[in-house]
Amino acid sequence: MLSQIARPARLSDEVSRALEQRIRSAEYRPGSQLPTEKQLSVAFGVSRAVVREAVARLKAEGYVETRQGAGAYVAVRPGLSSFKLIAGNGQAGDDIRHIFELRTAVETTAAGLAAARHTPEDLKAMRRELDRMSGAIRTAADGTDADDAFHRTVAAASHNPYIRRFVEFLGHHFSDSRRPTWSEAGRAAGKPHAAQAEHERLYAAIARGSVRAARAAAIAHLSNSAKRLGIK
Amino acid sequence: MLSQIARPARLSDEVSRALEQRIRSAEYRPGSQLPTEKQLSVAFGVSRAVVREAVARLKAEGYVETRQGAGAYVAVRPGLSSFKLIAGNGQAGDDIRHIFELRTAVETTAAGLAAARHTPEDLKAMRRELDRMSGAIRTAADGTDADDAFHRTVAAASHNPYIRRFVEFLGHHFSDSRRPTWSEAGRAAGKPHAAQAEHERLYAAIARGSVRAARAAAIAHLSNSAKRLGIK
DNA sequence: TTTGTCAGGTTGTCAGACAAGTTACCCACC
DNA sequence: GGTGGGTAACTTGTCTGACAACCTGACAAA
Repeated sequence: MLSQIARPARLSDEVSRALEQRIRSAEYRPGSQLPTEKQLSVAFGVSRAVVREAVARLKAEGYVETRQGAGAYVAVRPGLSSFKLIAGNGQAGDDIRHIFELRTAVETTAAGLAAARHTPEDLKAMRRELDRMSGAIRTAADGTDADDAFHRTVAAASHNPYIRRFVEFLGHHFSDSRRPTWSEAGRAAGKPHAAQAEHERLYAAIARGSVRAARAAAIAHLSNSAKRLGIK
Repeated sequence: MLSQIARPARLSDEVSRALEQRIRSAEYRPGSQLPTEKQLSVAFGVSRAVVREAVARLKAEGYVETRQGAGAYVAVRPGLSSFKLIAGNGQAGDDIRHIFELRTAVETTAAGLAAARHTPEDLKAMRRELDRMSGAIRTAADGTDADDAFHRTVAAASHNPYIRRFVEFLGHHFSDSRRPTWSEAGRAAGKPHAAQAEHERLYAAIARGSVRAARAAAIAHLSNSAKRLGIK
């Protein structure tokens, strides 16, 4: 197995990264004007087209605003138009645990709201994913997808689009973390079974409309998931 | 007061919006190849430079990936590299209430963690913002900034960078919503006083390290805030 | 079957030009 | 002296054409 060879980054990527860092380090202050495209292209030794693409990227991420004829300005609140998990400075150590805390906060609320607001269709969707997981357990297959989908259906049953979308957003960063439960070693340790039992408890609490029980089941499941992953 | 003049959007904005919509509507499937830059420039009737900027924007937002020589491809999980509050399709009605639910979920957890993990410096920072708000109340000034900052210091005291950043992220979308409390009408109704009392209770609970009380105080404050804003 | 070569297509970068819009200064005018 | 308008310089937005770097598929040679 050879390690990936480092492909030289695109020029516009490097320029945008350099600019973003200068903005984050407050070398370019919020509200102040950036150097002109011509100045930047000379300073970085690249063409104006490259600078323009880099700036376009920063515009998309909310770091920069441009006004034709006037110039490019650092946004008043740089980078707060969108939320990213990876802030570029993270070290792996506490990271997962911290993300798990955030995830627990939102999914617990989602479970409680689901208990209060679920429709028959929501329950049917959850049931479907539970059955898919049971099938995966019986056939010793990978239930990661169904696991993922179950959490999404719970979030959808909260009938709060922001919570649903945020759970989905976090979930996509967790697919890898979920796999150990469904791996061969995980199956040998009976992890899928344990997870499934917790899922069933959560489902039952939501189905009977108990907000308190649903929240408790969600907390229990997430904290046990963390343990199964070796966190904490 | 004149209404805003509709400024014609930049071409690259329109192109990127059109492409983004085609990706979201699954007209361009995840993993499939986009038309070439030349084809797009002909189809939209713009130059290739414009298309390139539009694509650069979509790359930054995680909708598209490009490989030199091969082409541009729709990302496997389009648009999930970052979380945005405004999904483009939102209607105002339930919106605020839903965002408040998400905010309550996270800030309640933040308050609980702050009670468990706060340092003396954290408490000092909270105290400082509380005093600033008291001053604003005495002088009938605007305490929005201090209000905002207090919530941020609580989030910081959770010592969870993701929660802190997410609270900040949500907070910036709330500055406007906080103003009614500190407006003239709000002052006349005694709203700042009520909010301040809730802040003090939250601070006291965190200071004495009671997770349960801190969570309860956070829930009470946020639900009362919602009432003061006329939500629910 | 495998390997080397090549041609065509695609993105990445460059250079120069003009259009559209902003800013600051100067100067005539009141 | 203050005001207003005009103008010139500058900046971003867009266009065009060209070449480099790279990928893919097809084909010929071993």
